[in-house]
Amino acid sequence: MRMHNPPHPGEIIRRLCLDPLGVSVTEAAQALGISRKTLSAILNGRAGISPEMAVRLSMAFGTSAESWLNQQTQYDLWHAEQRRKQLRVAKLAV
Amino acid sequence: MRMHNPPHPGEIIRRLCLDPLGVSVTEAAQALGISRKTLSAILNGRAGISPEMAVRLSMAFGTSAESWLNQQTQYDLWHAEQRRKQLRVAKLAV
DNA sequence: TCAACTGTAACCTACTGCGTTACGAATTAC
DNA sequence: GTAATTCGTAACGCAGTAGGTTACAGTTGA
Repeated sequence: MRMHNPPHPGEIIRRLCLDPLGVSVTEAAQALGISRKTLSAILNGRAGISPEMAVRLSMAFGTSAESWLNQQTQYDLWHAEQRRKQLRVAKLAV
Repeated sequence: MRMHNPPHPGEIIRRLCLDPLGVSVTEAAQALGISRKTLSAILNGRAGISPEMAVRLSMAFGTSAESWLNQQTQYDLWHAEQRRKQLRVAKLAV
């Protein structure tokens, strides 16, 4: 289990994509073909990256969709792991 | 992009976990602490593996939650990639 | 001052995860 | 043959999330 809370992928999008290109949230949303509200929610960690959104990001920024989706997976997993001890599950295998 | 449609994770659960251990769907669902219906839906590809479910699987079968979630991610991504051409997205970077 | 950008609230639709209950079909045990 | 078990799944409800539009308030820069 990872030690530290990983940043949500929206933070990465802003730091590694929007900021370096000097692109505004409004412009980026238009390019991605989504509403400004939806992008804002992602950037501020109030929404996750869906598989379709990962493909959109890869098209706009020339990255791999897989990397975006994996970041979301790692983020989601970390939070699920935080509740591991509250799950009552019986071991079926060694 | 992957060439062939990856199997849904439920198929893997059945082949690599349930079958080898000779565990019934009913028993496995009880061990996982979920309803038989929910496990059946996963096994037959009508539901995905949620982050919490990935942790449950790791607890019951002694595997890593990450591997289960990654399988789901790959599966979801493949289907999203199939619709890549239908997305109208403008390139923002080279 | 005015325009643009940003975050976000309100409201809507659609989908998904998960639960319970109940049914029919198939299998196994006696 | 009959009873019990297993399995898939339909029907229903609840909760959460992704996404859209519209609208408003705060900030910043020309």
